[in-house]
Amino acid sequence: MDIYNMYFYLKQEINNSILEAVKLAFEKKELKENIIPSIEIEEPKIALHGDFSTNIAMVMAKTQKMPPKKISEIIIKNICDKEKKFTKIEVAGAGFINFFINLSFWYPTLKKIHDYDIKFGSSNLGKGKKVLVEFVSANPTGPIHIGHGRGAAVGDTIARILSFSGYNVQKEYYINDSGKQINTLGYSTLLRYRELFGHSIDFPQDCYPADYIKDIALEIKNEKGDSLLYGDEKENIKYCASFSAKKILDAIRNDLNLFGIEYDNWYSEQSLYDTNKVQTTISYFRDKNIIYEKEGALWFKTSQFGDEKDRVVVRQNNEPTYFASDIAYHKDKFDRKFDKIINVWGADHHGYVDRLAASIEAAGHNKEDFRVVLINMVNLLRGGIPVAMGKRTGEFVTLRDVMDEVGTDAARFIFLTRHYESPLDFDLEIATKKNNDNPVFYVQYVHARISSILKKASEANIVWDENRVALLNTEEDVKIIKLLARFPEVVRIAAECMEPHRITFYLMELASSFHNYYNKHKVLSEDLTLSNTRLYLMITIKKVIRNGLSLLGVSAPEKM
RNA sequence: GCGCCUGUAGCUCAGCUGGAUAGAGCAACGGACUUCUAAUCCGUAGGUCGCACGUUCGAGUCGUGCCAGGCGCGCCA
Repeated sequence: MDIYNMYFYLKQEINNSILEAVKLAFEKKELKENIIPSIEIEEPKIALHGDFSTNIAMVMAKTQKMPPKKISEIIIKNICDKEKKFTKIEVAGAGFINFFINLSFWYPTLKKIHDYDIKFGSSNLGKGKKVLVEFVSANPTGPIHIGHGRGAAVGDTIARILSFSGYNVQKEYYINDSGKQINTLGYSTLLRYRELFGHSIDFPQDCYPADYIKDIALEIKNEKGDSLLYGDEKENIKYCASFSAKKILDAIRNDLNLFGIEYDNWYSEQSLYDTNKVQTTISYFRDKNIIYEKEGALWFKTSQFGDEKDRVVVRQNNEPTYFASDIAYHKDKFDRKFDKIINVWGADHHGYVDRLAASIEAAGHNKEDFRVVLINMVNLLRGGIPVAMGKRTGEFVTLRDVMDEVGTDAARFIFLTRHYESPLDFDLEIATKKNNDNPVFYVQYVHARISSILKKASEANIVWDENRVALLNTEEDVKIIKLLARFPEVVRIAAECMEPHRITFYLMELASSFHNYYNKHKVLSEDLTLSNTRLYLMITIKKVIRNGLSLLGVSAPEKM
């Protein structure tokens, strides 16, 4: 499956060894029944318990009517280890079998890291399946704020991880450029525009009050003079709406670019109407009796597909709801031949998931191929004190503000330090700190420190050597090599679960091991052979740190 | 009222499909720079995994019921 994943490989190998041992024991009548439960190969938390362990004996105890420890002993006796993979296999605790892997199976990882370089950790797990990741998709009615930033970081990183894992990934932004709010945007702008001509205006509560609307109004004034004071108001609102939306969307695109995000598609909601896809979709479901008429409105039978009740798609006044275009949009995603659809949403939209999933199932698609990742809220703090935010007043902290203050690396990294379902405290003060409080510096510092060693080595004409890896035999060496070997497995699990924070935590652990190593062992020393070999190790650490940071969209600096 | 999420050390959080003695960082205390970057490291201390039952060889993890906090329950988007 994977290009190179020693952990995954060894788990499979151990699994096979055990199955064969059980079979053998059964043939020798040492075990009663040839019933093999689904066994698990685990990685013990404590190094004392070996590299891998299995619980098979505990699971088999009942059917075998034998104490687990005895079963373990029988299995161990029958394990055949031609390749000398194991230095020790032992029974421990309640009946666990612990496997200790020969170091000679870990060392080749270093060469693989060198050879695969920027590809190390990648795999063909996804087998080229087409995946669409839609994220942010904020309404073009104002700049994106810090909450969108978290969704952006998570969505983009999921896309990167899946792409690295052999999926064919496209990133998409859905533009809500249709409907009531966009009209409200236009009206808000027109009011501000009139204000510029000294008209006294009565600014309604549901309009957007923020200053950027005034700026846009001024731009319109500069371009169109006073012409929008006259003529058909509806037309004028429409003009203002599309002008404003375009301006705001440009700003959003710009902010996201600064944040390290490039989309493959920007998909317009209005285009679904312009190309009749909404109408076609409605007729499609009407023909199938999934959309029906009641009380003058059109309803979708979402309740038949797991939603709590049916939902309106076309109102009594003939206006389609937001849901109508969303059904068409998601049908279109599958029509575009995507195998997997991933939506990254704010957790406040979770109530909407069931009905959309229902529409997807109704269209004949597998619910499993549709996944909504719900991102929890961000609490913005400064020195532990909440920063006041309120959409009503228009005073919310934008992503741009945060990037300007803490930088994109820190922002992206911090957004990825929590499971996305957990609320996140984002402290601006900590994000700019340059110590252990701030994990991004802690990890980047590894890259900088190693770069510095390499520079020094190069100046002293010390080169790396890959032929004496057995010299890397201290406790710290072994720990770090195993950790490096784990990287592909971490990526695999992160891809399977779509959980970017696993990469983040892995990097912090690797960084910690490195800093520990650095303080304990001198890389460049009197012992030239050892220096050459340790240099080799340093290069591999540097590459893995870089690959990991790159998955997060965070830079790996040569010096800090 | 119903649904979803969260609850783990003083604080902020990890803990993949149930596994052995529940882990980090910060804060506290005590140490380490004539040394490849001290933006670092080492050590000490710190726990009723919200509560209670249940499932089983075994539960932070699964189930049920409570408690607390957040969010959502429109012919809004």
